[in-house]
Amino acid sequence: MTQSGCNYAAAPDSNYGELTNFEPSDFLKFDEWTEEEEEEKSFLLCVSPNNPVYQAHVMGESGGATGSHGGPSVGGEQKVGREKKEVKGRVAFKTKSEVEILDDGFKWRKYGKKMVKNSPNPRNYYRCSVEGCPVKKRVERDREDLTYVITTYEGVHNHPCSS
DNA sequence: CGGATTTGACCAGCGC
DNA sequence: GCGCTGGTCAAATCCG
Repeated sequence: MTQSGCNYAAAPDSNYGELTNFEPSDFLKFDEWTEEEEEEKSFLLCVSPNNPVYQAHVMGESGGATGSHGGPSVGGEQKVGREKKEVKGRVAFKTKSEVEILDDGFKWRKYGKKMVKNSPNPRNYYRCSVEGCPVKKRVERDREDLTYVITTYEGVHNHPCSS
């Protein structure tokens, strides 16, 4: 597949310990998420022996967002309530990482930074730097555990991995 | 010098 | 209608 090797939150080097590429089969459904109290959402928890710290939060029918999480049947229940603004291909990862810039195989250009209400940490906004690619991502630190970074991808890449 | 980042301003949506 | 909040724009600045 085109996205192979372009896993979200995949880490290229030792910055993130042994975090490396992972497969859809590394995820199990996980439904605890303390950040979003008002909504019931589905999560994927990476259970790979190598990557015990990944959590992925699927907020839409993100068909091609990652091209990787097609396995588990998630993303169904949260459609109710937010349907009007539901964005296809939105996936959030909660990643244990020292740094916020996770090399996922795509090239990103920062276009904004904002302090958000429920977090002491700023949220950063990135856009895929490939012309015509509509994918955006938001990156912010976990409010309660600064060792985690929450990365939200929105959209589907219309090009192969740029790295 | 060109591309990426920074940062304040601006805008739209939502709740009161 | 107004204020708050999140998201984006764009000019200035930085860096390779």
